[in-house]
Amino acid sequence: MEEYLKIFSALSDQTRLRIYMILAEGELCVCELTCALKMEQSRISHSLKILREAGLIISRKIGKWNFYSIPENKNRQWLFEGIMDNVQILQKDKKRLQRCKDINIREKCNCQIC
Amino acid sequence: MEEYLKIFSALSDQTRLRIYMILAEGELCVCELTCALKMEQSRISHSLKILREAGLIISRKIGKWNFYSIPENKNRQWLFEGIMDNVQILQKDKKRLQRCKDINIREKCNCQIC
DNA sequence: TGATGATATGATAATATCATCATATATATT
DNA sequence: AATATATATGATGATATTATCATATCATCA
Repeated sequence: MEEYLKIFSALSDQTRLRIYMILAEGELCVCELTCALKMEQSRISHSLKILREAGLIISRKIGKWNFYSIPENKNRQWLFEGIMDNVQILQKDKKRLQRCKDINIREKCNCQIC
Repeated sequence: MEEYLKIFSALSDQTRLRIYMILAEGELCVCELTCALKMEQSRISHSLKILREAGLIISRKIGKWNFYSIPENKNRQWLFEGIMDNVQILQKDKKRLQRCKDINIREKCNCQIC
């Protein structure tokens, strides 16, 4: 039961639900998340930890970056059905993410668009 | 977004998740829930309110009983896949519920098996 | 090796949540 | 009308959560 409580608990916070939903777009590093969601880095990191402990996301380290993603086999499709398309703030996150990618923020993390 | 946060938040508590899962067995009144889950009545009532406000359950009043159930059109099947069968405490709740039904607790709510 | 960049973690105050107790409401029964 | 039954609600203390600030870690690069 603890497993499911952790999943629901992890998703019951706006910060973490936004992170989870934006990760549905694909693997991202912390600086991209920080930029896309326009939030403090430590807030993102703390939230990522809780999502990871709930088993909702996984991470891998490459060089100085930590990349986070939703594991293939646990991509709970039902979570995304309907949610993403109907929530305005998620659309905004998505647009900011596109800008992050456009300027290749991954290579120069101290971007000015954040 | 608030809608989804409320849903996840409502299910992130053991008491409420147990109530929601046992309601998957069918419509129940408060005294049956109190008995099946072996909990204080006010705790059940408070929890039911939160589940209802999240839109996860509905209620209808018949005589002095309030019956709660999961609305047909919102029976989120994904929530039940896997959860019920794997969680021991839910199995226990289910068994107690069966006993409640056996003694027809609905008709004489001050039962002694609780 | 010292500096910088990317991320994680610890501490803390403000706020939210939970279980319980006491009480209220609303219906049924006598 | 008084009582009993079924359920809901308000108040409260204990505990948990959240955002933020400060600092630590770890890899890269000059």
